[in-house]
Amino acid sequence: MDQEAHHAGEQGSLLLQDQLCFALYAASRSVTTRYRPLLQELGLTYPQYLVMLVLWEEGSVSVRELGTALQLESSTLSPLLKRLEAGGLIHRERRADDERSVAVRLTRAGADLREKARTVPLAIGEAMGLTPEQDAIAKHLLRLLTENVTRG
Amino acid sequence: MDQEAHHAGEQGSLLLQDQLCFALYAASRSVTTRYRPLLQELGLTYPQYLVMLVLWEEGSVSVRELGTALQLESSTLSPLLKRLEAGGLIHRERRADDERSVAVRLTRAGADLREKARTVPLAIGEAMGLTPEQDAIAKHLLRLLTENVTRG
DNA sequence: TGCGATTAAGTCGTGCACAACTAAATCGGA
DNA sequence: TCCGATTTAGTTGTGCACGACTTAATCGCA
Repeated sequence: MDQEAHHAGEQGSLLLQDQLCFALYAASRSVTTRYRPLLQELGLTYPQYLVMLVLWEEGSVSVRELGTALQLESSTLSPLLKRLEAGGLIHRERRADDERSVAVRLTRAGADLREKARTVPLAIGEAMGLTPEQDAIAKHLLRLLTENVTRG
Repeated sequence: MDQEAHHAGEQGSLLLQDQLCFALYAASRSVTTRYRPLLQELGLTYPQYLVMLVLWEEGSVSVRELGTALQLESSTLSPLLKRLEAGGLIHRERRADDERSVAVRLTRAGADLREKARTVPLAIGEAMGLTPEQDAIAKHLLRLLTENVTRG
């Protein structure tokens, strides 16, 4: 299919272009780069946008729940949330019933931002240029891969 | 197929779990996390490993060529290469015929590391747990997506 | 009921990743 | 041949991402 026929040794190949991991890494960065100008208009970075997606969906969640949903450590989320709070989009407070937990909730400005974000997923979907079938297959395989890699 | 049937609005959905971009982002991080302990034995990070793959394949390349192959900016590569050089795996020198370019080449230690790295791709491939067919489909879709997103 | 184990959030240090910029070398047309 | 435009690396500043660690609160069982 491609230029050469080294299919035989592809499994253990050290060639960059044979590596699924590199295709994955390059694709992920290309997508966040594509998001950047769109999200800049909302004053968000890509990981901040993901946090906002969870909050728009769930309303109020703990840092721990955010970490579970996004598969991110608290050491990544804490500074990120601090920046969102400084930007006036979220509010944080210790939970009364369990003071180890911190509840994260949207401010009015954070909730309002949802409307401006509505067009983003379609714009990105269009830029990715996959058919609905390809999109579904890709999601399926990526989730399967993540599941396997994380468990192993 | 999954729990709920919001397939109708999936294209423009703001739900985290509908987003291909999130599946991609999570998968990419899960893979590099899986690589970490393996590469730690070689004294490499994941992006450093990718640079070494190119050098093992090509022998000697300019910073620019590395950037093209890995789709990374010189502002990412320069500090990374400085660390690889400090670790004794590569050497850098200005090209005589074009002093704007810097040639990156392996040291003996860097070339020798290739043998220790041989088992890595298979171990990762196994952890990803995709069939050869699934692996090929995933690579195809990710390259297509990257192509589309980068061009657009 | 008290105290060791667990859990939650956060800090710190290292290393990407990229935009914006700088400096130096090379190119190419008037 | 000369000088403005382009090319190439590299620096700086910001923001992830994660491991290792700290602190404080809660849990659970002897």
